[in-house]
Amino acid sequence: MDIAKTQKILEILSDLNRIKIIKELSGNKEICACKLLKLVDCKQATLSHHMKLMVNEGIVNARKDGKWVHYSLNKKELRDVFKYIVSPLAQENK
Amino acid sequence: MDIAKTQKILEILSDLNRIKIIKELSGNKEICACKLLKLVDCKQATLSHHMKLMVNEGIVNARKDGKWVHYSLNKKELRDVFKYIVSPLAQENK
DNA sequence: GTTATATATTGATAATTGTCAATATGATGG
DNA sequence: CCATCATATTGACAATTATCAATATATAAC
Repeated sequence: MDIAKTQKILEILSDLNRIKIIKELSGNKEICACKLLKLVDCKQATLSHHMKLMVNEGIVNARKDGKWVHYSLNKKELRDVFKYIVSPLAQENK
Repeated sequence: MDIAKTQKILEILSDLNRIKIIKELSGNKEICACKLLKLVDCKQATLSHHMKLMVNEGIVNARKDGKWVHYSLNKKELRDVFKYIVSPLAQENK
């Protein structure tokens, strides 16, 4: 995990709708786009855009199943980013 | 830590120069603006702008000392954000 | 084939943001 | 006071981005 990759991922995480999606996907289950659409405050075209960004960056996986697309989290990728930032924040000044 | 606060902080962390600064400040020492300026790829006015954003959001502390301003990290605030995102990412699909 | 449904793409727009030059503020030392 | 140095503020601009309406694609059901 380098700083450039970290920056791109944090940029993706800096949007309210995308944070909602990430948190929903944290539950270990796959969720299809139509369900995410109900969670989020935007139109279908916008959701599709958000999902594409996240998939392209590798933090979300997409599995197509007929008409549906099921999304899941790439937890490793997310944990790696956070380690990159947080690990040096060891003990000390709580 | 709520989702709105998380979003604001992640937005601040989504910039390359600000990430560099955060990582530099991770070393537990205070660093003054003039040293940070050498680290970062921008002009003085821009650095000042970045620092203000981070101080206002509460992830960086500023201590004025004569002409200088010494910055330090608010580690707790940062850890809290990351917990908010990462904690639900427990075990499972590594 | 036709229709309905799920998702993606395109093109446009409004809002946001990082950046800088110029200037201001404020502190220090002569 | 005056000059110098460190940092902040202001105003402007270019680039990016979230958003949507409209349309396209693809799959399934009939």
